This record gives sequence, structure tokens and C-alpha cells, in this order.
Amino acid sequence: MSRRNTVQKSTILKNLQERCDHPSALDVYHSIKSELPQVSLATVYRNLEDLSQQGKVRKLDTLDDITRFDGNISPHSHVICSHCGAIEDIAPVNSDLMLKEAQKNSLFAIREIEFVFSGLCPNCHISN
Amino acid sequence: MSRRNTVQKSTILKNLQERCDHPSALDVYHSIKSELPQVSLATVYRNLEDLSQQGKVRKLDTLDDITRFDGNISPHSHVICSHCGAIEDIAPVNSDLMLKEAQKNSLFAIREIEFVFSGLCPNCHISN
DNA sequence: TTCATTGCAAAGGGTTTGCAGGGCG
DNA sequence: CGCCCTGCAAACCCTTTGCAATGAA
Repeated sequence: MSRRNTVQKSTILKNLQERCDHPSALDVYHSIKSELPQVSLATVYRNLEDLSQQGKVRKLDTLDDITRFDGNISPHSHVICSHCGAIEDIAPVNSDLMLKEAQKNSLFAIREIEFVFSGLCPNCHISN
Repeated sequence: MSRRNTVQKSTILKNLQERCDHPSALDVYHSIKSELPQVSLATVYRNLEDLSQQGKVRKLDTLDDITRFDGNISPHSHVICSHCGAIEDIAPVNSDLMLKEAQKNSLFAIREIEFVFSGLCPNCHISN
């Protein structure tokens, strides 16, 4: 795990915290290019991995196979539009009951539940 | 979507239905190699995609970036060991309430929830 | 016979890694 | 001044695709 503060790392974190969407590594890369023209994609990947291991950003488990990141680390879930892939935040749901219920029937020591809600976003809902 | 029945397709489906784990395309490929020495990985991928679109197998959304498949299409969720990646079935949970709750706070027309439980499997639990 | 499906190999797309130079502590 | 981090390019890995041959209906 990296320890040093670099311009790259802080710029990436700041970028993620300032935006309200759920960008991929490539999105972040393009987004900080104007500020750091020399930055490389590899550095973005490395720092996003670091930051997520440090708990400073969240790594999202979306339904496509692209890893997305979230600068908002307060507890909340996500809804994904099954038509266009749009992702929105959703208020945190209380999962204690569900966790207990699941634990009853499993030998695993269950620690957490990740909810991935899916449906149609307003735009796709209208046009379908 | 494919229509013809081929030895490859039925062998792949049979393999998936006979096993109790959650194999990747490559796992299935290796597993049917003895029965169909000439089969290619591409065919396995194509047929798994077909079968999942036909609803005959389930495509799993695991936490690693490998797509896994499940020959058991009855409703149930999965627990993933955060240490070794082992996957086990878990009894289906009633999500109606949670769906309604989530819908209250979202403009999306929410259609379904995917639960991904994670924790430690018995083996990793003991040795940690 | 027709044309969907196959096997093969090459391409694709996201992510990771080796390396030498650069810069944080 | 040591060595972590960067940029670059190449490597990786899973998955998809183009194409000619094959085989199901």
C-alpha cells in the first residue's frame, strides 16, 4: 500500500469527491487530464486501488464488467438502469434483519450484504 | 439467439446442471474436454451466453471480475468468501419489502434486487 | 440444401506490470 | 539520498469476433 502523498493521488481523490457520478478509471483519467496533462492511466488505476484499500473511495460492483468508483463513502446503495447503465445513489437500507435471516442458513460468517438494485431510469422508462 | 440443438450446447447445459459449484466459462470448458476433446473455448462462451439468455442457466455477478454460471435457476442468493472467493448458495430472501422501501426514494422504476452476501467461509473463518 | 453453429486464431477492452527516470520524505 | 511513485509501453486475462468448414433441420 502506498504511503506517499503525490499530486496525482490527491488530484484523483479530489476529482472523485467533487463529482456526483460513478466514474470508471478511464473517466477519472480523462477528467484530470486538463489538470495533469502528463498523468498516465496506470497511475490512475494504481491510486484508485490504493484509495479504495484505504477506504477513502468505494469500488463499485456494477452489472457491466467495468469497475466504477464512488467518492461518497457514506453508507448507501445503488440502482442501475438495466437499459442504459445509468447509476444513481439510493438511500441506505437497513440490512440487519436480512443479515440475521441469511446467517441462519449458512455456514459462512456473513459480514455484509451488497445490494444491487436494478430497473429503468426515468429516461429509459419514458421511452419504453 | 440460437435455435439449433448441438452436442456442444447440450453437453454444456448438462455439465452445468450436474455440478453444484459456480464455474467460470473456462472451468466448464476444462470439465467437458474429456467428453468433447475438440470443443473450443469460444463455443463454451457462446453457448453459456445463449443459455443464460434463454433462462436455462444463471449468470452470476460475483465480486471478482470473472463471470460465473449457475445451473440452478431456482431463486436463491449467494455468499462469497471475502478471503478465498468460495461461493455458496443461500436460501432466497424475501425482497418485496426492501424493494418498496427503495422505490420510495428513487426515480428509477426498480425491477429487481441482487443481493451479494459476503463474509468468511468455514475454512477461512477457522484459520483467521 | 440452407444457414446457424463450430473451431481456430486473432482482435478487443479493461487492467496490471516491468522498467528506468523522477520526486517525496 | 533512498526508494516509492510515476509514465510509458508491453503484457495479461477474460471475452468476443471474423472466417471458412461443418452439420442440424
